[in-house]
Amino acid sequence: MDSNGYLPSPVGGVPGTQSVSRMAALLRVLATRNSVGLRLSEVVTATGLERPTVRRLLQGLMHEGFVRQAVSTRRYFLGRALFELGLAASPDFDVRGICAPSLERIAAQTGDTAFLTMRSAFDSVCIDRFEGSYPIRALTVEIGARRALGSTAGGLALLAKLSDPEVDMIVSANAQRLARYGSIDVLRLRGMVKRARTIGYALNRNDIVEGVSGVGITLGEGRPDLPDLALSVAAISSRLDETRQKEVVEVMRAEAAIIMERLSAWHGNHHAPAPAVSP
Amino acid sequence: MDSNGYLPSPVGGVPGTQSVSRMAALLRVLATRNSVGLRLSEVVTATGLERPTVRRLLQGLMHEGFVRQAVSTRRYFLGRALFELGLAASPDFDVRGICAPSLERIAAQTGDTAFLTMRSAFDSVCIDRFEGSYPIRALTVEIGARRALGSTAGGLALLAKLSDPEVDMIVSANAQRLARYGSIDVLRLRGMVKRARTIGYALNRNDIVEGVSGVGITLGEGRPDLPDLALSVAAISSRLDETRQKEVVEVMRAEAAIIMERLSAWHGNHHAPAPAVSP
DNA sequence: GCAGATCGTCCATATATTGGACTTTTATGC
DNA sequence: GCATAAAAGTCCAATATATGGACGATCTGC
Repeated sequence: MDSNGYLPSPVGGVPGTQSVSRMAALLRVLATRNSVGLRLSEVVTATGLERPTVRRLLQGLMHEGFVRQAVSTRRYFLGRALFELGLAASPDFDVRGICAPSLERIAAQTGDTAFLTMRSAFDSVCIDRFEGSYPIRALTVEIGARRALGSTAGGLALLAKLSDPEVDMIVSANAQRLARYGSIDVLRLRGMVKRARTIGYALNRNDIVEGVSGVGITLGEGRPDLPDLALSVAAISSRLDETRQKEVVEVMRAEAAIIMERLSAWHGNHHAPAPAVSP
Repeated sequence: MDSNGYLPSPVGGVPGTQSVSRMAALLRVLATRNSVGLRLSEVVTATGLERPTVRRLLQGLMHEGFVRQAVSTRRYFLGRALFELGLAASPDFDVRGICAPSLERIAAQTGDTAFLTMRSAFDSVCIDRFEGSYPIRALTVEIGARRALGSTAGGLALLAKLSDPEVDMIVSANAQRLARYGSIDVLRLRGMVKRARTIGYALNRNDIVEGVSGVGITLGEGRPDLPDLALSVAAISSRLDETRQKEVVEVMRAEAAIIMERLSAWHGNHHAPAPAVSP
């Protein structure tokens, strides 16, 4: 059966389509590490599906341009068709464009890598990233990469803002995936959420990757019309002692205010009015 | 059965997955007019599938976040999950970011709307768009929108660069879709391809939308490592007589050269300062 | 050049998808 | 405002489609 936290219940959930949910699970898995790609066996274990099934679905997805396979390494990657569809599916207000200047300034002022992160169900997704000038860079998360919510500084900030029942639900749903990250487990993550709430910003110190730390804050308080967003900065741990954490957080807070201003000034020009949607 | 040019052969084609190809067809159809969305019946006729089938697939896709439905109008739209996957699937060199300044200048200098278009199999996809200052705007194609190759100025430029057998194959494969655009048919499109080759740039004058004209050129000659790209400008027909066509084409040619230079200078690392997108 | 792992393929089985027919809701005409 | 038409949504028996165990091919590391 299913050995993993990724696959939505094929039966019992939404009446509809086993294949659609499987296909979506495959694409989400590929999105976790698209720069290096995934081997078939990795996709198999990550989804808990049978190998022939994964292979057949990937073939179909490749035929549609949703997936590519590198001929030499046989690794699988997301395909150009998704880039194209993504253009059409872009949110009507251009979050990425609006935040980009701020992100760039954060990277410039801190010298470290700045991230913009969005919540997507139980995951966080890296929307954009700017690198600072400091020669040693912490680049753990690439643009478009999905992670279990809480396993990055930005994701942790997003998680900490949710209600306790929600946190419990998400964290336990992600338990198996978190376990695979190694150094992080459910209990520890709950502690990190608590700490974030206490100190006012999300912090991880070597919690996910040894030697790498990060701080994050959420964006858009009191704007339920916006998706859940977060800013964060990652650096080697020696560059993020408590004093500097606070400095970096201040930089981010200042930019967050600027972003919120730009967002309100964004009077959704052309493009039809955004439709009210059902989940 | 299938009454349409969109659906890839379910049997006889790639062994694999009927559902994957159907799902892909649905998403492509939604991408044609994502700003207004599509009604269920429109999706049904556009795909040639049965209504319950479409409905069930759309439900599955909605559950995965690939599709949204507006509660009031019941129209279907592409969902945020595709935006997220699109981020991860973005080409490693950031075509859009590289071309954005040029596109902006073209729009500024001509006063009309400038487009960046990419070929995707038998379709063209609008990658980016900048609006000029002229008060009457021709905004037929939105970002992410798919069209049959040749039915926009940019798409026509891309089509004209292909070999004759390829043109024949693509045009006839798109016959039914083209018919639905009304004023354009296979014969006429072949004529437009011929004209584009003769005059050195793609031109349509009221060919697709009455009162709207456009000119386009391809990008990246002799760079088989790049995807097929085109620049184009659309305006009301009164603003595009032969003299002005040539002027506009010259502006585009100059920017095309700049873009090619920036592309060669692109050393795959951090991404260029993001385009200040919203026009 | 061999061993172990990974990748790809085949095909009988049965399960998830299919789509015709029916019901409900929304849009249109008078 | 009511009647009528069209679109959206639902149901379920039939079966075509996906499934996955087992086998063969191919790659990788030593």
